[in-house]
Amino acid sequence: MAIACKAAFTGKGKAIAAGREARPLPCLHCPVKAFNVCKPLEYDRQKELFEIGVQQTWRQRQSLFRAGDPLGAVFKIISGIVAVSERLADGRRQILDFFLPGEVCGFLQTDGKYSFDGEAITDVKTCSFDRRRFDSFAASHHDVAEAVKTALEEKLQQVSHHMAAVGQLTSTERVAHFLCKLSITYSEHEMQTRPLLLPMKRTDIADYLGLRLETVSRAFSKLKSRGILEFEDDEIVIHDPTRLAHLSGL
Amino acid sequence: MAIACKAAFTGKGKAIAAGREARPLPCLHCPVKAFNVCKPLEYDRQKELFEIGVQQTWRQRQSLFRAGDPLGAVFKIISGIVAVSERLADGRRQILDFFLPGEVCGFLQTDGKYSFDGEAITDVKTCSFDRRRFDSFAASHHDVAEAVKTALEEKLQQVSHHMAAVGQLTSTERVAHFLCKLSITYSEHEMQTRPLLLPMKRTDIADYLGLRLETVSRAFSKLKSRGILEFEDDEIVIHDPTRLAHLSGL
DNA sequence: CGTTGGGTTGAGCTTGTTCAACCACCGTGG
DNA sequence: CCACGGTGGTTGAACAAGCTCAACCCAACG
Repeated sequence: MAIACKAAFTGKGKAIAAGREARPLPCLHCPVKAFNVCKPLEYDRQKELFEIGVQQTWRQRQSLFRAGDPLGAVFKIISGIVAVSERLADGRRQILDFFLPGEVCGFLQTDGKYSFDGEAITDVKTCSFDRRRFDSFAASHHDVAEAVKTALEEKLQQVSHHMAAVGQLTSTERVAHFLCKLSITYSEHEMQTRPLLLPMKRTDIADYLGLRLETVSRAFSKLKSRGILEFEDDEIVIHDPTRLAHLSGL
Repeated sequence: MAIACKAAFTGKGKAIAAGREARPLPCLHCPVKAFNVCKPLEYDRQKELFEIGVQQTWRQRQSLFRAGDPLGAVFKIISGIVAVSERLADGRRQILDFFLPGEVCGFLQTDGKYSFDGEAITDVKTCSFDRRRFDSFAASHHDVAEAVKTALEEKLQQVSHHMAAVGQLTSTERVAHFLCKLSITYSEHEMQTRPLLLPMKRTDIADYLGLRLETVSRAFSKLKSRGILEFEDDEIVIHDPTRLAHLSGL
């Protein structure tokens, strides 16, 4: 499973069915989640849902949607990671959330336009839904509507917690916090956590944490020098999860 | 109307009906909003809703709910302001949002407990709902469920924008941004904006913006010295809204 | 009239930013 | 095959933004 998940990230490798059937559905390669992280839908309902969407692929750094663009699809991620961000006029960028396989992004709108930017951090596969059809599907299926609502609540909560981190923690605490959270999120998505895959670049992490990439790099070095973690290519081995968690103010 | 709203904040003064009838409903004193900021419910539905709640009053600095407490009511604010915040183990506090009259707070949960702290910034009146009854009311009334969903989306969006501010703006920009947003929010709630009432203390603003109260104070002084704004008791006169907006990165 | 709470301001310090150099890796084209 | 440039990452030195600590002011209140 862990290997399958790494494949889902990089976009390479063969898809593996994780459901109750041999024949995989578009979004069942890796974590089987309904809308976002929570409340998995029944397999059959999930199947119905995918039948109203189309599959799309995106290259790393490609934009799925831009803030201000007239509304298009909502995207359920099959593999890869999408960063949803807000960009200021002068170019400063705040990444609000990383969306993992199984989650849906691109649903927030302000009078008919996308509210935020969505960019592929890795190569990405999506199941893309016409917004109207998605909404009416949700409206006519109570369990889907429920899943959507729960997902919204979860997201609101996640973003809130993240804001506390950005607003209150020091740079090293923020990086530690980021790694802890990432590890937790991975395990919720039934993905490998040891070693921990770090698919995003330093810039992305910095823009997510409200820091400069140099500061993030220094924080990593500091954690490394304290023997808390170690690097292996684009993966991280966390030697001392307890100390890491303690550092992150949790 | 403006005066009525100021009364709604301070908790003093007489309630004024703003609806289609003379006899005011609990939450109709000031801004007539359904769940949060958006999608006002029809008057009759609103009335039904209030009949399943009870009215409560809270003194300034009193806690409505605490993170980790077993779940109790959800609170629709009639008058006053509630700050919802997250507190770290060492006492650091991040205020996530200020809830104004008409909005509902205390709905986010993590396995049966409140997720965040809710504290009365001013004296507060609420219409408090038993969570189960509120949910089942929403479940059986499609318009209410719709309002709840829209409100969740709006909140998610608000918090996201705020995170971009906290993560990317400088101290002065943050304070300017805060004032701009506050002014906009007030006008959405049909409350007076000139002069702008500032019911929260410097500490609260600081904890909201991820700054120290001294830094907030200095930012105010800087804006004042540049002739952009001026103080009058606990109110602010904004002389140059354009420059303020420009400073806030909007 | 002293106390308390909220706000402002100053001086020095800490943290994180800026700017720059440098390295490792990788794919490309001569 | 190697030279080359481009990307992503690390590290250092100087600087600036914001924090800490402290003094001080003012209004409200017992």
